[in-house]
Amino acid sequence: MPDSARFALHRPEIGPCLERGDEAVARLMAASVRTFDAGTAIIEMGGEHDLVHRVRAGWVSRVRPLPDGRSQIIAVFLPGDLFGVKSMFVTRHVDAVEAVSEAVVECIDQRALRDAAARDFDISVRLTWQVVEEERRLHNWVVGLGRGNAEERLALLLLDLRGRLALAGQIDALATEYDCPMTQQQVADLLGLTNVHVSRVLRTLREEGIAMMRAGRVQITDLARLEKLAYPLQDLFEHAEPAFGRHGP
Amino acid sequence: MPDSARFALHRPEIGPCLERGDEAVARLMAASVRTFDAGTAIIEMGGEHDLVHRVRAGWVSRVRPLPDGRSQIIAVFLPGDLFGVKSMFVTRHVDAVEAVSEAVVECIDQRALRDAAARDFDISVRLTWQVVEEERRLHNWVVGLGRGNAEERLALLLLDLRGRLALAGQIDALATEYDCPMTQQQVADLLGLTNVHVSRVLRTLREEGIAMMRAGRVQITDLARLEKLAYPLQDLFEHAEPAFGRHGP
DNA sequence: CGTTGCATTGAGTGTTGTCAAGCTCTGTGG
DNA sequence: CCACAGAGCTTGACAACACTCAATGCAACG
Repeated sequence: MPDSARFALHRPEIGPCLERGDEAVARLMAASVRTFDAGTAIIEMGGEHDLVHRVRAGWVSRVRPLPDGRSQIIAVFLPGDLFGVKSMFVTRHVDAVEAVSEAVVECIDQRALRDAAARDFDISVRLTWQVVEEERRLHNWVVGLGRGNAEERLALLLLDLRGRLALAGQIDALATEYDCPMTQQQVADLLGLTNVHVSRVLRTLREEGIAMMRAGRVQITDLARLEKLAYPLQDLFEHAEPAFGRHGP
Repeated sequence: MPDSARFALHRPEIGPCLERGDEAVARLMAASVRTFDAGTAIIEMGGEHDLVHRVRAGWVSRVRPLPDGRSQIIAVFLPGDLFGVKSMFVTRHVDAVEAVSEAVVECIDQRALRDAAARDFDISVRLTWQVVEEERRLHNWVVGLGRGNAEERLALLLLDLRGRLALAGQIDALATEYDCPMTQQQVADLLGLTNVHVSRVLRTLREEGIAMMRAGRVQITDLARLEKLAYPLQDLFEHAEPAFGRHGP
C-alpha cells in the first residue's frame, strides 16, 4: 500500500527508516488482525490494556464521552496509523477508541513491541514518529478549537483528512475527493459543534461551490477557496521534521 | 523543592525513580540557567533549536500566533516542567515559547540529554513521563475547548493550575489560593475566549462567592462549587499511570 | 410499507464577540 | 506632590455566531 512518500518529512534520509520500521511493525502485528463493525468499541473506556494497535483499513476514533451526554472526539486514526502507543508506558486509558467505519485493526502486546524496538532501530523510529506526529496534530487541533469558527474548523478538517489520506496512500496527492465514513454527528463531536450546525455550514460550502460532503464522500470543488478559509489555522510547517539522523546506534 | 509527591502516580514504585530522574536532569542543566523578563520569547517561532528546557521558577507558555492577529496559548509550563523534549526528535518548532512571568529557565543540548538518558534509566523515565503527561493534558484540553462553555473552562483552569502547583511543591495540596501571573488576555488566549468575556465570567464567579482572580492572585472561596462547575470536563483519572514497572533494566 | 437512522430546515434563544468608553493602578517626569 | 501616560480591567450596548427544539425529508432495510 504505501508507496514512496508514506511519511512526508523534511529530512529525507529518515523516509526509508520509517518505511522499514512501519513494515516491520505491520509484520509483527500480522498475527492478530481483527475486524470491528462501525460504531463498536475497540478499546473500552477506563479499562486496562497492554496492546499497541495499528489501523490496517477503515477509520478509527478516540472518543471522550462526558458524564452529561456530550462527547468529544479527540483524534481520528487512518490506515497506517498506530494508536495506543502510550500503552507502552501507561496501563489505564481514560478515553474509548471506536471504529468509525468498519475497521480492520491489528495489535501487539506492548512488551513484545518494546523488545522489538530495542532490537530494531527502524521500529523505534517509527514509534517515536507516531508520538511526535500525534502531539503536532493535537497542538494544531487546540488552535483550531480555541480560535477557529465553524467554517474554518470544517475547512481545516477537510484539508487535513485529504492530506493524511494522501500520505497514507489511500488517495492520490492531488485528488479532490475521497471517502469519509463519518456521520455529521461525529464531525460535530470532532469539531466541538452540534450536528445541526455542521449541516448548516456544509450547506453554505455546498452553495458556495467550495466543497460537498454527502453519502460518505467528500468532494472539494474549489480547493483554493477552501485553503483560503482554513488558512489562518494552518500549521505553516505542514510536517514534522524528525531529527533521527542524529541518533546514535 | 520537591518533597514527597512531586509526581503523583498510581504506581507508587515509580515515584522515587522520577524524583531521582528529575534531580539528575536538574543537575545536568544547572550549568545553563537564564532569566527571562515577563513577555519575552524563550524560543522564537519557526526557528531551529536543539535544546531541552526546564522551568526552575516562574511561568512559561507555548503560544501560537495566527496570521490575522488572533493567538492561542497551547500549553502553560510551571516550575519543574520540561519543555521542548520534542527537540530530541524534531528540529523545527512551529510555536513560540514565552515567559509569562519573569522566569528562570535552564536548558541542555538535546544530544547530551539523550546520552544521559541512555546511561541513566531514571532520566529516561523522567523524559517519558513528561511526554505522556503532556499528551494527557492536551487530550483534556481538547475536550475542554471543544465541549466546555466559558465558565466550565475557567473553572477547569483554576483547578488544574492549583493541582499542578501543588504537585510542583509551589503551594500546599490543600491551599485555596495561589499566585497566578497571567493577564486576563493570556487567560483568554488559553481558554479560546476574549479578554472581555473572561472578565465577565470572573465577575460572576466573584459575585457567586466561588473564586476570585485579581492582582496576580487566585483565591478559591468555594472549592466544592468550583469543582462542580468543572466536573463535566474533569478527567476522571486525575493522573497518568506509567507502567515503567514493566521495563526491563 | 413501516421503521430506523441520518440529514435538513426553520424559528427562537443564548452565549460569546465586537466596539467603545471609562476605570484603576502604577510608574515617570515635571 | 502632581500630572500624565500606559497597561490592564470593567462595563454597556449591540451584533454575530452557534445552540435548542421541533418538524420534515430521505434513504436503507427489514
